[in-house]
This record gives sequence, C-alpha cells and structure tokens, in this order.
Amino acid sequence: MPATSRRHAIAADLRTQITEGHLKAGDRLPAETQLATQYAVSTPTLRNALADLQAEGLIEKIHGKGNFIRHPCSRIVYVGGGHPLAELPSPDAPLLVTVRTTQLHAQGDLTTLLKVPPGSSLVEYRCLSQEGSEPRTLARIYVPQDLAPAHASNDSGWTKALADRLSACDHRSTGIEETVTTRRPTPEEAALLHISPALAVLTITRVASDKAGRVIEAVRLILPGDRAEATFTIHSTPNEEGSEG
Amino acid sequence: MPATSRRHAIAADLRTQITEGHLKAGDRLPAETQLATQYAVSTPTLRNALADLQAEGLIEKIHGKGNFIRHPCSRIVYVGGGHPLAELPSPDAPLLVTVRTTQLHAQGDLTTLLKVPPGSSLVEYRCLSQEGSEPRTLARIYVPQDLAPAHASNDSGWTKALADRLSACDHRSTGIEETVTTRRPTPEEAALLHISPALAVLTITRVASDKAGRVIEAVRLILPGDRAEATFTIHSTPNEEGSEG
DNA sequence: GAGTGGTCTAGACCACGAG
DNA sequence: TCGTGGTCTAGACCACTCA
Repeated sequence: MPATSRRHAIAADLRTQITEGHLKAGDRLPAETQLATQYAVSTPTLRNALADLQAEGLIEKIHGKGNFIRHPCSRIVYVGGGHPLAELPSPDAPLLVTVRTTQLHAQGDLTTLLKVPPGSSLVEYRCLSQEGSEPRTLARIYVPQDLAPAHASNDSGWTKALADRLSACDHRSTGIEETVTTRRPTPEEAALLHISPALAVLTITRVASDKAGRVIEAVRLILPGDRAEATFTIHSTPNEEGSEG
Repeated sequence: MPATSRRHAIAADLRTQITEGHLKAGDRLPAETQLATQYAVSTPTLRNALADLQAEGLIEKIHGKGNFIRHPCSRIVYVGGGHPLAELPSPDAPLLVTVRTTQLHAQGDLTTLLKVPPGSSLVEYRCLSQEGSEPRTLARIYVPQDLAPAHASNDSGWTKALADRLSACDHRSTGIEETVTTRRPTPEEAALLHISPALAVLTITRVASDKAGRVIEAVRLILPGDRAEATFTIHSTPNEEGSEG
C-alpha cells in the first residue's frame, strides 16, 4: 500500500542508495532525463521523487548544474535554559559568523514580542553562522535602541560585544521564555540557510526580561529542520516544589 | 521573481481568499478541473498550487470528495519545564483521549532513549487526543515494565492512573530533559493527526530520570507543525549563578 | 552552444466516495 | 454510475551554468 506510486518507489530506492553509501556525499546524480529513462518514467514523475528527497534534506537541486547528495548532517543543538550564549557543540570546521546591524522601528510582531509601542527604536542584529561554506543558523536579535551598545560592529569585535551585552542582560534578567515552533522557511531564509523551501525550519524565540518586566532582548533563531534540535534540561529540586496535591 | 510560476500565483490568490474570509472554514473548493479552467491552467499545475496550500495546513484534500478549507487553528501549546502534566489551554470542545496500551521489548531508538538493554520489557501508551472530531496531539509514553501500573486501562480511569504515575515520577525525578525537533510525519502519524504528509510535525521528547539516573519515563509527543508551539520558561535566580567572569 | 534543471500542457487512466 | 481527487505520460519551452 505505501509503495503504490512510482515516485515513492523511486524516492525509496534512491534514499537507500544514499543512506547505504552507494552514493557519496557531494556526488552529482545522473541527469534527470537519464534517471527518468533508467527508471522508465516520465520526467515529471522522476522530478516528483527528487522533490521528496529534497524535502527530506537528502539532496540539493542546483539549477543548471545538477542534483547533488547533501553532506551528512552535522547536527545543530540549541541548548535552552537561559545560558548566556546558547552553545553549539564544536563544529568540524571553523565557525564563521556574519552580522548585519540594522536600526528599525517596531511594528507588527515585534511590538508584542518586545512589549514596546509601535515605532519604538530597535536594533536588529542578523547573524548568519556558517561552518566552512555551509550555512548553519540564522539569528535575528532585537534589542531596544537604548540598550544596544554604541559600537561600530566590525568583524573582529562583534562577538565580544555581543557576549558582553548578553551576559550583562543575563545578570539582570529575571525571566527567560523560549518558544519553539516549526514552519516552512521564507524564500529569504531558504536562500540564506541553503535549504529547500519545502524543508521545515525550527524556530526558537527567546525573550529575556529584566527585573522590572521590561524586555531587554528578543532572539529569533531559524534552524534547518533536518539537522537541528533544541534541548531543555532541568534538575528538579524537590524542596522548591510547593505545588498542588 | 517570486511570482514567476503560475502555481505560486494561484496559491497566493487562494491563500488570500481563505485568510480574508471570502472562503469560509469547512467550505469545499470548486472541483480541480473547474478551478483549472477558471485559472486557465492545466490540472497538474492547479494541483501543484493546492499542494502548497495543503503543506501550509490551509486546505485538506479528501480523495473522492473534494478540497476543503481547514478550520482555523486552535493553537496547541506545550508547556515544558517539568510540570507533572504538560498542560494545554482550555480547548473549544471537550478533549477526548484514546489510549492504546502495548507491551513491547526495547529496540533501536528506545534502548538509547530509556537507557535500557535491547529486549527490555516496556509498556507503551499511545495517546491520541482529539478536540471534538479534530485530532490534536499524539503521544507515545514509554515506561519500563516494572514501573508501569498494573491496571486494565479502561476509558474512565486511565487519566487518573496516568496522572498518579506521572506525579509520582515527578517527585522522584531529579532530571527532566526535553528535546524539540521537527520532521515530516510518518504516514501513520499523518493519518492519525489528520494532516498532510507534507506538513512538518513538531516532536518533543521528554525523558525523566530518578535520583539514581534511571530513566523512569520517556514521552514522544507529535504535534502538528501548523498549530503547535512549545514554551519553556525559567525565572533565573541570580544567587544560583556561580558562573564565569 | 551544450547540458542541466524548472515549468507547463492536454490529455489518459485509476481509485475513492456517495447515491 | 457519476463526480471527485491521484497518478502518470510524452513531450514542449524557458532559465541557468559553464565552457
């Protein structure tokens, strides 16, 4: 019953060839017309099968060049729970982070997220981290204008500046709320993260507030759904549990 | 550039008609052949456009009947952080939960998840909760055989039994780890949750351990990605922060 | 220009649901 | 039986990449 359609059969065949190593990471698949004749199907059917693999993150389609086996996932682990910086495990290649700083005025979602009136001045840091040439994560950090450091974000000092500010926030914050959802990426996100528009992303929204309840930072993390996970660990201390019966 | 393809244009047109209320929830769309002539495209192109809407959770395709506008999402909120039972906000319709109890032996993922040797006796509770006739969440709860309550899971008493066991676990547990990922649903999950196979699900894996480090419960939650979110809130207590300089 | 993937057509045939 | 969606065909034409 599951293999009723040819597209599923073809996708399953290619999938096992990939996962079992008969097709290596980085390799190019035969041309779609060739694969179509090989599987004795028409090109649309063959392409539908490839679309499934693309949505699973197994292959990457590049217009004019071919279909390529994606490199096996080096998993991205977001560790929640209010750590000063959400740490990622040591990657195989050096991490490269490009930051784009933008000043903007609150509108739409941002007003409710940051609990500020529409039009408030904000600073957005868009951080795209790459492992070698592979994009890993996309983060948008929003900070009220008056809390943002007044530094020219040069490549060398941005990490330190961000870390300083974040640790300062952490010391002041009394509450951190993290929300995890999933959705399909916007075309821009798909392009930046180098993923298929059909591959869902994991979004993590992290809001930190200070003692007065003011939001001092909001982070929107966009992670490719095929290689990302978020973990939240708590060590319950029975003494603090004054809960209901 | 974004609206190059007809399928996107058609999908966008229908999307606005749905979100703006010109097409009401529960309504049936015109037949695909009719829509195809209406938009002056071939049936495959029209169907591709509908596939996009289906993957977004906006419409539901029912073979032999038609395409229907899905009811607007009543959001499912999973509250993490080790609460005895992850609570959901009050639904519009009464919640109906069906539980299927299965005894099985650990293998594959379950051995690493529960930290038990392969072949260990486990009890699986598959809980499908519905809001009226709409499926909401799918949970698989795994408990070591010797920790499972020896009750015949009848419909009336299951909730109490589960709650009792869970709260007991909570008092004993020293650690709860919750992991959130996203992926495409299995065909079974898509059928149970009544969602498109192309619509990603949010998966939450929750593992509770006792003081000795033994896993006393593992929960796999499957939530439809278009209407679910998981939140984790912490209130940092500065005294406990003995962190770096 | 040669080779590749991206989109689309105008049908055909099958499977499902309801009368 | 009829109308519906599900799958597939055998091409056509366009857009992109690279030499």
